[in-house]
Amino acid sequence: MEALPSAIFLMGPTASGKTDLAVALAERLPCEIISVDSALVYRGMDIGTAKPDAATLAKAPHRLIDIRDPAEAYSAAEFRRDALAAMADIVAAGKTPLLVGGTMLYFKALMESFADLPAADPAIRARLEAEAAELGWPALHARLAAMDPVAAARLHPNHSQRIQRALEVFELTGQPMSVLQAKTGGELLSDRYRVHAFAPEVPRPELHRRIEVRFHAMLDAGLVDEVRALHARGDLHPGLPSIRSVGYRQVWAMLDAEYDYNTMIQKGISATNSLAKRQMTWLRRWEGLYWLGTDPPNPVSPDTRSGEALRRWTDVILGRLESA
RNA sequence: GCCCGGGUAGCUCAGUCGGUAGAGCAGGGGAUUGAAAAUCCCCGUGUCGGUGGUUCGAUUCCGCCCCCGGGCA
Repeated sequence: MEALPSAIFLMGPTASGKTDLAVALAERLPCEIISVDSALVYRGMDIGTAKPDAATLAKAPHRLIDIRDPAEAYSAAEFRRDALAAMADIVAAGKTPLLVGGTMLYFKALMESFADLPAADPAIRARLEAEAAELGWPALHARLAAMDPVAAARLHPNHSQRIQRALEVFELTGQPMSVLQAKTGGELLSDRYRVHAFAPEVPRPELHRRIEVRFHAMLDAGLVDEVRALHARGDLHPGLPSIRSVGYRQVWAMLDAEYDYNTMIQKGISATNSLAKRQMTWLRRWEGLYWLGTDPPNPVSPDTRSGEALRRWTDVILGRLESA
C-alpha cells in the first residue's frame, strides 16, 4: 500500500500574509502553488486583488491566476475541476501541491465535491432577478416553497442568491435541488491526498490595521486607474462577480459618482474588514486546521513579512509535514 | 462681550408634550453546494456636555458654567 501524496493548504483571511508565506515555503520545499482565490482568477485585476507581482510569480509560479476575463464568471465547481487537474499534474512531476488562498468555499468544494447540479444559466438568472425587483425575494421564496419545500425551509425569505439558485436548478432539471443534493457522489479529497491545513493567525485589531494600510497602498499604486480602465471598456457592470469584488465595487461606485473619494476609501476598508470577518468564520470551525503562531510558543509577530517570522512559520510547517 | 443654533452609541443624527432613549453607518457573532472578495441572518446601557434648582421623578423645564458652529460688535 503506497502512501498518499501530501497536499498543503495555506488558508487565511485577506492581508494575513499568506502569499509571502507560500513563497517562502516554496523556496524550501519542492512544491508548486495553486491559488485558491475567486478574485485572482481575473486578468487585469492586479492591484486591488493584491495579486503577486511579476517578479514573485517568476520565482514562485501560481496556478489558477489570470484564467478569466472580468466579463466572465468562474465558480466553485470549476475551481474543483481545475484544482484537481493541477494537483494531479504537480504530483506527477514529483512535487507537492501547495494550495494558497482565502476563498474558503473553494477549499470546501475541493475537500468534499459537489452534488451533480447544472451550471448557472445567465438567462434564467436575469429573468429571476427582474421578477425579484418587481415582486421582492420573499415572493420568490414562496414560489420555491411550492416546488422544493425542503430547500425553501433552509433559506431565509431574503436570501436572494440562494433562492435564485434553487429556482434555477428546478427550472433546469424539473427536480428539487434538495433532492439532487441528497444524492451524494464524488469522492473526498482525503481519499487521494494527505491534506495538511495551516492558517497564519493574526489578531483582529492588527488585521484591521494592515487592511487599512494596504488599501491606501493600493490607491498609491494606482487602483483607481486600474478600475477606470475596466470601467472604460463599456461591457462590464457592477452585476458581475469581478466588479463586485472588494475594492473594485467601491471604486466603481465612485466613478459612477455615487459617492466621493473619501467615502470610497472608508467603504473600501470596511468591506475588506467584513471580508476578513467572514473568512475567519470559516476558519474557526475548519476541522484539523493548524494555526501558525499560536503553538509552539511563538509570540505572533505583527509583522509576518519579516524574514524571521516567515522562517519560523515555514519551520513549523516543514516540521509537521515530516512528523505526519 | 452680546444674540442665535448645537453638544444624545466609535461616527452622523432622531427622539422623549417630564416616567432614564433608537436609526443609519462602523464594529461583533453566525450561515455558507456552480456569483463566495458573493449573498443572507442575528447583536444597540449610552455619566443623553457639567452643575444647581423645580418636581414623587429631569436627558427633557429653569438658572449658571464649559465646548463647537454662525451672526452682531
